[in-house]
Amino acid sequence: MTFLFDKITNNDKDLLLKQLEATTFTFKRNANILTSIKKDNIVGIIESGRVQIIRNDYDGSQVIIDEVNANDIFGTMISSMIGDNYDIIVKENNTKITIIDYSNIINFHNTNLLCFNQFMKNLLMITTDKIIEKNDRIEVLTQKSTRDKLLEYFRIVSEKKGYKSFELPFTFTELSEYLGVDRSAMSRELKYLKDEGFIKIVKKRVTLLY
Amino acid sequence: MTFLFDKITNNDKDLLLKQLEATTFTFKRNANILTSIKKDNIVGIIESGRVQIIRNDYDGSQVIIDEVNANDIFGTMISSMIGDNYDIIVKENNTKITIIDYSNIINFHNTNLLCFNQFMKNLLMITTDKIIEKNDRIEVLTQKSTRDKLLEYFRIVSEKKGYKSFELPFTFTELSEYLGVDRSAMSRELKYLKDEGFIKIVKKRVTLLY
DNA sequence: TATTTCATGTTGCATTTGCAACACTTTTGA
DNA sequence: TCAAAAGTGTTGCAAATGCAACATGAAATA
Repeated sequence: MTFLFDKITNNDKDLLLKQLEATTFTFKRNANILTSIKKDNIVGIIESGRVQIIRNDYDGSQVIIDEVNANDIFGTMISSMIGDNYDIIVKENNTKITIIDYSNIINFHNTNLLCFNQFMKNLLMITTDKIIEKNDRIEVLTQKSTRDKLLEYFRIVSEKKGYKSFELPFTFTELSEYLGVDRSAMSRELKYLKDEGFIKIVKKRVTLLY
Repeated sequence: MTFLFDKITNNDKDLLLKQLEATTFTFKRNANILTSIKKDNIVGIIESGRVQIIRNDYDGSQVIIDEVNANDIFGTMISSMIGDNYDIIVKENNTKITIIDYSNIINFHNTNLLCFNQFMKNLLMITTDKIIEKNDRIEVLTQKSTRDKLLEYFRIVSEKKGYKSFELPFTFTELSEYLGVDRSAMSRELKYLKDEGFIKIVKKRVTLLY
């Protein structure tokens, strides 16, 4: 995975962050970042901890749009958080986040600071990775049955890890939201898959038996 | 919408394209770009015409991952076309496409060509727009019923256009693929929506009546 | 540590959905 | 211009799914 400051010295990083007017905040679990920060178009760098991008549906239900861990970034512009039906929720205590105003990046104009070029390349690569993740999810979501959604998701995770056995990065409730299916229906389908000998599940560890 | 060469003079554009070793091709309808171009990680700029990014499923079915029109770009890296189950299909005759090797962008190192900075900003903004599109689709796909998928999709298009009435950018067959539902089931649901007075459809023009 | 909140597994039931098959229309390309 | 290919609308039916409700287990927090 690309880190935003790959191939940039600490010195250059500090200079760049200063010029981009970046500020670092520390949040508690369950904090809502967007209500704390009064800017509408930001890039956030998770120094430590974890956050989730949540969309609030009309009917009150919630969908996890994205999950972001330490060293990864999130951005209002890369999660289409137009309007105010989105929340960025901190999932762990002492989550440290550095926040940059997106327009400061787009309007940046110091031709002396050569590392900006590298910064932009890194940002592009990270954004590209996000798209790949989203395409993966679309691939899963376009499967017609819950069974196929599960198997397609397992296939992608398994391929990424390189093993037939892997830990789910979600709770099962979150997994059902990721797949866009009813949790209890998913639970039922998982049981069928186990009974039919396709998979084995122990806690959050899934093993593909085919 | 951002164009890749916004705020870049024609002169600079030509210089940049030359340094990035870009080449322009003309394709016929139904041409498969990836089998014509022998590179695995590219950025394509549609000068004129239209292409579709298609994923071929195991069972032989096809899913439209992305649709790209003139002045827009596509990239193997922004569509997660790993492996060979993806195709980029030209949809119109005389589609002109300029192709840049992605690694030439990432490894670009001419500090004299200042417009590269602007190029990167534009590329970032376009990539960002792609993410927004994908999030929109995820928003639609995570709706549980076909009805809700349709209504959510119509809502997004209508909001984007600013009118309750709009032309579908798809055939109905393609729309069903975009929504990840069976075409005939979608057709049935559309009939119900019409019968219940929620929408009106004439050819490809949809009008929301609420 | 206690208690409250959240996650999980299960099941019955009504409804929705995918699938297959068919006729018909429109578009495409030779 | 005309035949072939692709898109559309419809319907019956079996199977899948969402929903509600509940019991139980695990985790968070005061």
